[in-house]
Amino acid sequence: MTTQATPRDRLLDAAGELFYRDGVNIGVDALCKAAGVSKKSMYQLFRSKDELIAESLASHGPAYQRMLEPGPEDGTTPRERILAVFERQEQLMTASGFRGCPFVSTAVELKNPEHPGSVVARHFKQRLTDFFQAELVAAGVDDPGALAVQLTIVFDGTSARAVVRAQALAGVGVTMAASLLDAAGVRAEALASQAR
Amino acid sequence: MTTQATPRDRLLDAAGELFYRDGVNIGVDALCKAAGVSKKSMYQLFRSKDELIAESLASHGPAYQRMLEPGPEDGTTPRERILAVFERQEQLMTASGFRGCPFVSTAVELKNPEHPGSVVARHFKQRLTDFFQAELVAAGVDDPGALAVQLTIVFDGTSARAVVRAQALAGVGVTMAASLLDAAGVRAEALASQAR
DNA sequence: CCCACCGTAAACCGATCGGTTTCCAAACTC
DNA sequence: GAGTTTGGAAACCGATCGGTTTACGGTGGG
Repeated sequence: MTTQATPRDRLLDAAGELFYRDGVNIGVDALCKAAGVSKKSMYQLFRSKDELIAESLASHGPAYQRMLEPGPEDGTTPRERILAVFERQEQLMTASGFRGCPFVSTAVELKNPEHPGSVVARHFKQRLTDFFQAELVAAGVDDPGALAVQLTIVFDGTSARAVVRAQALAGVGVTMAASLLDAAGVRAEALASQAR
Repeated sequence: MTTQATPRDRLLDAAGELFYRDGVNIGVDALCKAAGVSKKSMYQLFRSKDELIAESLASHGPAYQRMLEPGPEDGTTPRERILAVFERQEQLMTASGFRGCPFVSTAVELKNPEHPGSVVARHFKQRLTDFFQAELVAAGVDDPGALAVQLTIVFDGTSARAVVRAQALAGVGVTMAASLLDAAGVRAEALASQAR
């Protein structure tokens, strides 16, 4: 009763942390030791290390999204909700142990775009773009798809810079996103119904 | 006489290619085999694999810069010269085997920002920002430093997106860079002396 | 009480890791 | 042509890789 976490959960948790902190080349032995699970159990829960990479990324994806994207209650306007993503990103970058967006990092490390982990990464990156696009549609901008892609690019570029420089970048992401929204006419006040 | 390339050059070349294509976790044996150099020779030319990573990155850095940045003769205006970087980036992304900016990829893979390879990566990323900044100073914009950082972020964000999606992104980088330059008043015609 | 099951620890597998050493043939010097 | 230096091929080192198997201490139901 005291331990509700299944071996599977413990493995996914440890994998999410160690793959992110040390890269996907961390050994299976170290992973299992950190999870407190035997290799035998691991290999009857997951077909291979590659599958564990993909599944751990997929299992942590929603939590990572929730950490970035405001819920339906947060933020009154699309602009605020979009900018909230970049504000939360700055908090993450400030935290020690920041190693960039886990999806981008994993895709970079895996190299092979057909690796199951790369497919998962692609999926969740698309979901961030989808979030931007949905908000932009609500804001009534002209080309929500293109602007959503641009916001995603700002997001990942900011993250990449923080990784290379090994430090957060005060306000740059928020500033750039705000500029993009300004240029598209997405004001703080919710006058979303002009482009019709 | 027929072979001018020294073992050191061959090692740096093979390292640059294999580290980029397969990641820094490629084995030393494979590297030496590709370079046609014995491990013994390699280890008396480089103290360790880590040093080879850093030195190969440093040795290929200038060529990578030259591939992106126009020479003094190319482009008449700062705007054209800056946009040329993003146009050349698109060509690189279109080419098969594109794995993102080698500096960002290496920094992501190494994780440790104090790794000699990470230091080199940081240095060359700064040089791209410096190039942008120098052009923006010539264009007479208000805050060339901030805008140079923003252009670098667009550059790396575009690259990251191409890696995750495993395909180039037609015109997005150039479009975003052009928008940033537009907003800063950097026109195609070289009327650079207005902000004084 | 016995048996069947579960999952852990650990041995084991061949391969590869980063790095060192031995051996030897070719290319130098004198 | 003898002696020295060079560098490649390959053995070797202990450690670790991804993955499998064995052995054993529970823990359940009959």
